Amino acid sequence: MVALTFPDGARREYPKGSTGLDIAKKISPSLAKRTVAMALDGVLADLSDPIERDGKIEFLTREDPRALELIRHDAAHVLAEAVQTLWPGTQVTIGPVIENGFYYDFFRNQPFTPEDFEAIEKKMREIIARDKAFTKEVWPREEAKRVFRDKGELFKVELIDAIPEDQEIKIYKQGDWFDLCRGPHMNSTGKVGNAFKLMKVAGAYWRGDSNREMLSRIYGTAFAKQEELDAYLKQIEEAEKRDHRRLGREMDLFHFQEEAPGSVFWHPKGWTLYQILEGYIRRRQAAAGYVEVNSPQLMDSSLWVASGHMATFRDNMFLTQPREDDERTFIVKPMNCPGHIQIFKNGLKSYRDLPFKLAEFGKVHRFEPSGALHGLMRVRAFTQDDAHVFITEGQIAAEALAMNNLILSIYQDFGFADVTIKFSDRPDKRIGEDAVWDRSEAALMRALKTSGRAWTLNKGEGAFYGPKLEYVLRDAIGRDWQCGTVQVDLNMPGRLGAFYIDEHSNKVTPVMLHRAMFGSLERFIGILIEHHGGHLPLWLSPLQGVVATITDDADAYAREVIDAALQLGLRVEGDLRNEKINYKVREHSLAKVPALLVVGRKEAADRTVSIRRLGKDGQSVLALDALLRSLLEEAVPPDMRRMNQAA
RNA sequence: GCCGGGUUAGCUCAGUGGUAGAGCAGCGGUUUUGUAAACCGUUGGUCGGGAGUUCAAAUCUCUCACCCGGCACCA
Repeated sequence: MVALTFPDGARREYPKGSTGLDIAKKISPSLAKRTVAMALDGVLADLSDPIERDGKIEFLTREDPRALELIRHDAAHVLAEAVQTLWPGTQVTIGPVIENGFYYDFFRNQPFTPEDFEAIEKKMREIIARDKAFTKEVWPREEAKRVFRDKGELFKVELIDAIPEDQEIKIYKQGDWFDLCRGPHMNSTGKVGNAFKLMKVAGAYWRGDSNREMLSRIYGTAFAKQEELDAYLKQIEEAEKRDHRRLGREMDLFHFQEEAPGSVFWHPKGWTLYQILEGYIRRRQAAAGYVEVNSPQLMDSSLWVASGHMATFRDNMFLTQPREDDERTFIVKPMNCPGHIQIFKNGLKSYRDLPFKLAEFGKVHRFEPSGALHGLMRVRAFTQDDAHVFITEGQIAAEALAMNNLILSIYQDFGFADVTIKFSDRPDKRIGEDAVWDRSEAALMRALKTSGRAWTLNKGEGAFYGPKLEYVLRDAIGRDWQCGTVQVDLNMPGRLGAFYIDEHSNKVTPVMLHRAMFGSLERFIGILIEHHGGHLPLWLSPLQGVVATITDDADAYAREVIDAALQLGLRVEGDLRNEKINYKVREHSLAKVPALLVVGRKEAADRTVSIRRLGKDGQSVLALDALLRSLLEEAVPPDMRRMNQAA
């Protein structure tokens, strides 16, 4: 017998080997009917699994949040059957559940197009309506390989070969169709329901390897209820309105054009925002003891050969020769570190000079693959809020911790509380001895653990010269973007001949920490725009207010208001056009102007302003002086607000 | 870079082999206006570039560029 504990605390015994379904039936026929899967000690399992040992048992209905991944996984199987029914000869590969749905990768000479979705969805509904039971079988390894090979499913054969010897080869059948799968599944295809939708097609490499076959991937999503699917689709629609590329145009911040793929044309308002951010970082890092420098845009390739960049990233750098008959090749800098090492090397450095903290708003160029470009988020020319800190090995943990704290405090000022930290250790392609990597990884890990922040391991994803911490922010449509980074480098200073004199008059190679906080100014601006949906807080808004007139009788007063605001350092413009106030309100609201200062005959007579704030209906009338003072107060950047309070 | 989908007026988009369209914007007028689109008139296009098929190409084919969605890449 096995003793099972139920969610209500009841404990009952059943014959060993009873299946979940047996037990559910004994409890009540209606439970057996409603339940789609079970959880044993919290782990999802098939209802048909025999229960061999004591533990906690729970029956899941399809409305249970934990059943969602089963609905999606089952939907992936139904999708695969539908596709193979419609296009025999298509090979199936893998079909996992992902964050907001599922996908299935197929191998077929003719890739799918969105026009195929209607037919596929129709076939899926048929399969679901047929409501065949999902049944699990365990096949002998060689038998399984033979069956799939005979069916022409060569990718499945490869998958079976990749399953460790001590694991079973599990097959799930739904009627005549079957698939290799680790499960679990619900008890029948009918449980998938009809709240599913195919979303998009995409190419994807087999096993994520760009040297292998290109598969055709179909993405879909599924929910327990139609209302949930509708809500999800609505949410995607809303997210699209926050897209920084769209808002960038609507707010007149920047544009891109063919002649400069991956490079930004900053318009006046966009460049104002850029400068506000640069100014903010400049204040924060000065307060943290950094000094700002500037290093050359073009440097001889020999420097990049010595640093190791040439060997690793040659195809991703812009090389240039001023004239065809010139023998020197210059490289447009893809990083600032070699330049900063030159500044460190210029003049003899003592251990007393450490930590030596150099910062630069360095504009770097990287020849990113064309398919990687994505608005401001992934560009070929961008500005790093970069810094390199030269220290002794013993100072690594303390300095890395200080960087970590500075970075997190900066994200807080922008309202990003939920930041993911990744620890990336040594990659396959790297420079330097393993013993050196051991030391740098250990020191960085010490700093990370001291910070007390949650983190995840990003195995093998470190830079070629050292391990790194990556700070990841999420955009409006759920995509993650790496922003800040702290990297420990025990390799490059030595390769470029940097040294300091220690207390015993010995030449010692310094350790270098690479640090970025926004990472890329461009990317950070993109994330900020999406995070706020264009409704930037006043201190960041490039245009803080528009003074709009109701009739031209108020023009003179409006000019006075504009001038008074400008004199106080507020960023305002006037709108004295011959248009109705409704028209002006609409236009400036669409352009996300935070404050609309409306003046008509009344305001001119009373020396007041009617202010309407973005996103709010209605307005309030304030005396001009009071209004300007309140806007000015609100526009103070968070770091300066703290400084003012401290002073 | 790879797979798929795109590129038509400043913007959003219609137009499947037979004379390039709409709305908004712009411009010219009228209107002097009270918190999310006043009214009338009107300009504007090598249909992304190049080549081909055809009596005839925005439309079919090839090619290049760029954009979008993924994949791969991301110092």
